[in-house]
Formats: sequence, structure tokens, C-alpha cells
Amino acid sequence: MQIELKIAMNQHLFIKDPEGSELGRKILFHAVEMIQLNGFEDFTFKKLAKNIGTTEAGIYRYFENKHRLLTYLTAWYWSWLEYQIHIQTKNIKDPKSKLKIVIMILMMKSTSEAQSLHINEQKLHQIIITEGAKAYLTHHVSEDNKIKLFKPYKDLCASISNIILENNKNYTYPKSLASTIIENSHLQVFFNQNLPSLTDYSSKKNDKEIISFLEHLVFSCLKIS
Amino acid sequence: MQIELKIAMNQHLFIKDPEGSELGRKILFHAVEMIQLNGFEDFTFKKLAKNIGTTEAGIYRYFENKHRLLTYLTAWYWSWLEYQIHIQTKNIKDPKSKLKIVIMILMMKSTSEAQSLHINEQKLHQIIITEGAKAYLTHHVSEDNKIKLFKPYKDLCASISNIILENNKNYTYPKSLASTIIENSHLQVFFNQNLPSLTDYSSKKNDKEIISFLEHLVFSCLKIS
DNA sequence: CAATACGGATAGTATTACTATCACAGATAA
DNA sequence: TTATCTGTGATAGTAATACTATCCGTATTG
Repeated sequence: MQIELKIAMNQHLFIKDPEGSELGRKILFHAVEMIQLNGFEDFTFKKLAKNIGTTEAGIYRYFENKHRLLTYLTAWYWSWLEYQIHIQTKNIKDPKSKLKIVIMILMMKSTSEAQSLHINEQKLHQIIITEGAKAYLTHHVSEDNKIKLFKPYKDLCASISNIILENNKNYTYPKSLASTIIENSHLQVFFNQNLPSLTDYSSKKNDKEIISFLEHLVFSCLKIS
Repeated sequence: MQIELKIAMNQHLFIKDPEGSELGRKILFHAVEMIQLNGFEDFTFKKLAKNIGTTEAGIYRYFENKHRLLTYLTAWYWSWLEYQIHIQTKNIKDPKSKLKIVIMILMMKSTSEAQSLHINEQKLHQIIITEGAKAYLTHHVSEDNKIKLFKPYKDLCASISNIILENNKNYTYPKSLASTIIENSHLQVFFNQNLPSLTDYSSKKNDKEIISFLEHLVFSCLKIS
């Protein structure tokens, strides 16, 4: 059984809904391929158009500019993560197990059967590791925030925050700890792959130690052994 | 007494040493002003040249491109931080106090008397919060790493890592924890200023709670009460 | 049948990110 | 003293980027 997944996206993230047409879906698919392969700076709408077989103007009918497309992809990713957390923890009683599942999902070691057809989640995860922070590290973050572009991130953070509080209802900084483990789960992978002397992991391929580090960090903060 | 501070920079960070000439120092000074004011994306060599009263070609004699200039500024910042940690902890015996000083320095709440004449450390700190990660979050991070552009970051991380081990010599991930608190000290400030619902702080202006969060995190990991 | 949506094709502009060349003034070295 | 080197200014030019605009055909729908 293949369950298709459709995530509702904020209207301001696009001009025309890319999931609603063939060309739109091609844009998403090829954008993910290209950004993952050569990075966001090298990525241009002209190259994307050429890859798809359409024109630059064709892409601009869907997205205002490439930064908005990146914001779209990150928003999609946050929503997808929150959905994963929701379905994979809903039948779990033990709060500690829930938190471990959250970390596994953040590290992409656990995916439910539901898949998106035109967005490759593994490749998108790789994009988020390197480019995700660029979606909000801008001079226009406040305007973007006003039109709710980062709502999926906040919702994800709130979900994880609640699971943190289930583990220790007296913990003072549940949201800060949530944003810390979200960002740090990406950063530690990036460092392990590219600047390993900023970490202590013995293997570049295996993420077990990163997971162990993150679990230790979270459970230490929450005083759970 | 004014103590001037001169930081030795990797030769690959520039074409001509900007600290060695009047124009070079103007480039650094105005680059910091401009990037802090309007962000790195808006910053161009043409605008910088106009602000200084020189030409675009004049800037290119000092830096290959604007990304390399950003890398220069971040490298300078890491070196400066490590120096601050060195002098401000050298007479401290208690490892826990040392670690608290490290956190204060990362949060720019503690500066020694030595100052740089043409680089404003407070403004540079603001730049690092928003733009610092962009220095390494690139497709060419490995090549940049090969020519040692990130050595100051690694040295800083190693210094903090050693102080962590002084607190708990059995802790398994001292460098990972060091890179975590470095990056997170910036991120939590950014979130507090721009996306506060990702945090739990009550004041946008006061960093006390961020410091308290970071201290709790570190000392929990190290099992120190 | 008319209206509208979708997308292909072409053109054009301002800005960005450089590269190259020439000229000149002041310091230094032979 | 003359030659040279260094630092900077001035000007020009190019390829690519990041858009914007217009036109036009085709498919869908009401």
C-alpha cells in the first residue's frame, strides 16, 4: 500500500501552487536534485528551467525567487517532520521512548510508510543540513515571519517541546531545548561530514554516535538517566 | 592604557593583507559596518568601494570575493574569541568558573581591555550571529578546509573542549559539546531577537536567560550541579 | 462557443561579480 | 640620481544573475 502525502502549504510560499500542476511538481523535484547536488548558491532558475525543459519565466510563475523556493522546501520539511513525529509517537506511552523517537526522526533514521511522490525526503534532509538555516538567516526574517513562513518550524518546535515537558514538567526551557536539538542534529551531521575536528565521532558514515550525543544531552538536561 | 591587538591571519584569507595598509583597514571597518547594517546578501564590493571612496577593483586587490571576506571576518572572530578565553581564564583555578567565563565570552558579556582599532567587536559579534554559519555552509567547504581557513574555529573548539574535560575528564563528546555551545549561543540570540517562539525567554533585550539555559545545558551534560 | 488557465517563446533591463589595462605618486634601492 | 617597486585611482568591459514584460498557442471548463 502506497499512502500519498499532501502537506498544506502557506499561500505566501508560492505564487502558484507547485503541487497542483505537472510543471510545478517538476520544479520541486528538479530543484531538490539540483540543490542537493551543487548547493543553493550555484542553483539558478535559468539552470533549473533548462533541466526541466521549460523557460526561466515559467519558474517565476511559481516562485517569486530562489530564496522563497528554499523557504518553501524548508517549510515542507518542517511540516513533514512534525507529521512523522505525530504518527510515530501517538501510540507510545513512555515519554522517554517518545523523545528517542523524535531524535531518530530528526536524524532520518525512522520514516513512516507515507511518502511524497515528487519530493525525495532523504535528499531534502541533506539540503536542510547545509542550506536549511539560510531560509531564516536573512535580513528580511522579520517580514517573512510576519506572513507566517516559519509557522511549520514553530509548530514542530512546539510539538517537541511538549514531549520534553512530558519527560520533565518542571524543565524551564523546553522550546529552547527543542530548537537546540533540531538545529544541532543537522549541525553535528554537517560537522561530522565536513569539519570533523569540531566533533568526536569515529565514523563519518555512521550516525550512531551523533544520536548517542544528542540523547545524552537531552536526557542530561531533563535529569533522566 | 590602550593595548592594541593584532591577530595573525591565514594567508589564504586575503590577497593582500588588509591590516597592512590604510585602504585595507578601511575595507575591514566599512565591511563590518555595512554587513551589520544590511546583511551579507545586500553587501557588494561596488557598494563598499563607494562607501570608502575607492573603486571596485581596489577591493578585489585585497579579497578574492565577498565570501572570502566573510570567511576572513569569521576567522578573525574565532581567533579573537580564543584569545579572550585564554587571557580571561588563565588565572582561574576552578574549572566550573572557567566554563562560566567561556559562556560569558561567547555571549559577549565579558571583554578584556585589549581592543582592535579598526574592527568593532560588538558589531562583528552581531554579524557572526546572522552570517557566521554561511562561512562554512557552502558547497566548497572541503576545499576551504584544506587550505586551513577554519583552523581558528577548530582551535577555539579545542580550547573549550579542554576546559570541558577539566570539568569532567570522562565526558565522551567534549568537542561536539563545544561546537554545540558555540553555535547555539549565536542561534539562541538570533531566535530570541527574530523568532522568539522557538525559545522560552521573557526578554528580547536581556541575555540572562540564554546564559542560564546554556549553563544548565553544559553543566547537566557534565553532571555538575 | 467564449472565457480562462497553462505554459512555451522571446526580448529586454539593472545589477552582480568579476578581469584587465593604464596611469601616477611616493618610497626605496642601486 | 635614476630606476623600480608598491599602492592606489580611473576606466572599460564581460558573462552571468535576477528578474520583468509581452505575445501567443493549446487545452480545459462552464
